[in-house]
Amino acid sequence: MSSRKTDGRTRSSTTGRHYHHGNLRAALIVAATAILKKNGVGALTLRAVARGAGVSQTAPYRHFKDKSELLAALAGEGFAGLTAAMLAAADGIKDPTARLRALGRGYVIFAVANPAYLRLMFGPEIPEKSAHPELQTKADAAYAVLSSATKFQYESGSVADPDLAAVASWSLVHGLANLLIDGQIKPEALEGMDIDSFADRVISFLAI
Amino acid sequence: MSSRKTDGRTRSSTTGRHYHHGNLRAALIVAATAILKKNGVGALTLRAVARGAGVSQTAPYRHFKDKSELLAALAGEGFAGLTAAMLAAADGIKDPTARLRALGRGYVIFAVANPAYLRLMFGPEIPEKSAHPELQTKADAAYAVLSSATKFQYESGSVADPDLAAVASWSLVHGLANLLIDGQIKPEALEGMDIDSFADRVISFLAI
DNA sequence: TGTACATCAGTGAACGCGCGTTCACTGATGTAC
DNA sequence: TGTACATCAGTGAACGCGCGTTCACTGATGTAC
Repeated sequence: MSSRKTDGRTRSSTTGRHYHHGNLRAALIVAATAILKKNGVGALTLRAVARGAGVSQTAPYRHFKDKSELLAALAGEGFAGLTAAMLAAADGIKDPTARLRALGRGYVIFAVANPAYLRLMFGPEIPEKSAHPELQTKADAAYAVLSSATKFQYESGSVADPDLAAVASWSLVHGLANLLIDGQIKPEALEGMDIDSFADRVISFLAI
Repeated sequence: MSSRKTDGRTRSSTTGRHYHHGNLRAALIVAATAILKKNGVGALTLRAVARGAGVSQTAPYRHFKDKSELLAALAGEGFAGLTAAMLAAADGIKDPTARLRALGRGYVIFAVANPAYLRLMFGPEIPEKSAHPELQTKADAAYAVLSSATKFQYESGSVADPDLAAVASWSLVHGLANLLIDGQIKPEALEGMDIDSFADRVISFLAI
């Protein structure tokens, strides 16, 4: 709890401080994540986040200009998590097409585990990603995971148009993910499979 | 404007009456659609709908039990529109695979023309479709358009598992539609194509 | 080391707002006799 | 045909609520001398 003056100067403006709370910014993100998971994006109010962090409702304004800035930070976390989930699912898989399929599986798994995150990341709550450079960067990074995989396919000769392949793959897994989290795919369609296996079947059916 | 007593008895409880307004229920749906198109699902409040129909804010309660019932009716209109758009795009196309692709094109075209509708139809505003039987019926009807097309493919021997084909096709067009309306697909990716052509390219790339 | 001062993360009260919904009502329309 | 009555779609005021945000403030922490 002592002053950490030594590294204070080298930290970016987005990292926490240690005056009163310790690191309220991070605590607010944690609280917001909990609300998002538990009650969905509709319950995500600045006041509820402050409450969740055990702090007055005006405290968040020390760390976020307004609500949209907090939402953007949160969505950024979401894209980072999506990227991580894809990479984890494809870990060690070298064959280009098998890798792309594994990334897709990771995409669906993340979505099903974090439905409210997906809605926030892609929904209308954040009308313009470009207004939040860090968010845009993280979103681009997630897409780059997919598009670099189709580029591998292209280089190995298994695909003619890597950009088109990336958009098509993304559409497929994004659609499957959304239909699952919106409850559109009837449970019996899964025929007892877990999400992982079901996603694999759907992806394998269409993927080249 | 005179009393239309003659057909009054044969109309279902969901059709309008003719006492004061003429047909306020229909007018409310129209007003709600306008708000949805113009300002999105977040602006869709019961009071705004009443305002749009030029009626007091309590008048809608004569026609809808509560807000969720109006949303369900509206989403039902959306699914009917989606069904119509798919059928229109595939009109006259007999070859099973060509037909499925055309249906998919229709799906994407509807979504891009009615983004807020799609969000309402699939979003969290209506947590349980099954709580609104008419809505469920219309949603099922839209899906049946796709699944009957893959059944045709199956019968013509071009596909081995029609149910899986339906889910996969749905995922593909649903994902593409959502990415487009959420602004995730960069304009330059379209390479000057209109939505119709672009959707066709993406669908053709993956569809069997 | 001690003291005066500056900084700034948090507080608590208050603002104006729009929401969904309830309530008692009004008055036009429909109907029985 | 005329009249008394029943029905019911719409009104207008009001409710309690939670929201994002502003404001003047407090008090802990950091810093210059």
